[in-house]
Amino acid sequence: MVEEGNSNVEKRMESSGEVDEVRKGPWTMEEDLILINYIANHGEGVWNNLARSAGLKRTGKSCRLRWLNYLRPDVRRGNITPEEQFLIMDLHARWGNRWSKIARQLPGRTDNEIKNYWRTRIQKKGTKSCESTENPTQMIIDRRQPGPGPSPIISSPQPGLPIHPDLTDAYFPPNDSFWTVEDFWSMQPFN
DNA sequence: AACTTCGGCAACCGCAAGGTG
DNA sequence: CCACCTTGCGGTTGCCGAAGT
Repeated sequence: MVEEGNSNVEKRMESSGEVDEVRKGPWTMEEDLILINYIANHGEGVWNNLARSAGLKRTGKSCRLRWLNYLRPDVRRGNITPEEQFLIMDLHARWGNRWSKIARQLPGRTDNEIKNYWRTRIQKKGTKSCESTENPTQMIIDRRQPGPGPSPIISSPQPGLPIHPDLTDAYFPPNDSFWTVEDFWSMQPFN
């Protein structure tokens, strides 16, 4: 994970003797930069070659996943809107766990994010709500009504994206303010 | 303050499908 | 047709911060 101070990751890598082998685990900021720069200059290609050519000690698979789920400029993270949530539930009811198919209907969303969202939010709340209500969707929406506490001020990481301040779990995690992919693209490191 | 438990998410793993020689 | 390689997908794991005790 990028948010992790890279020193910890590197220590882990060193202690496990992975320095000169294929690296696993959280991506460092340096690796992200290398990958972004390389793709910006050469485009996406055969991922194994890309990983080698870019000098990344990662598998092509890992590079692909990192790019698709996190680094792509059009990827949207967090702040799932009620509209998107309804869509996810609707499509899941229709298609089941076809996450990539569902993700294609939600521009900027990745299959991984939708899968995680479903499992951590909808599935759990749906299970809970089954004990008390016939309508899990309504249950979830009801839970999103503003509570008594103060409403934190949030801002969209990308201009133009809808913000729903009343969504209790739509807040950007604190570490998003550490550094973000948006920062990368605003820096345009490959220029 | 210290410890434990829980929730969210990034990343890995294994498998299947598709492409190529 | 077969073997090999790459990509894509879905399931699962492990880490970390937050919340609870």
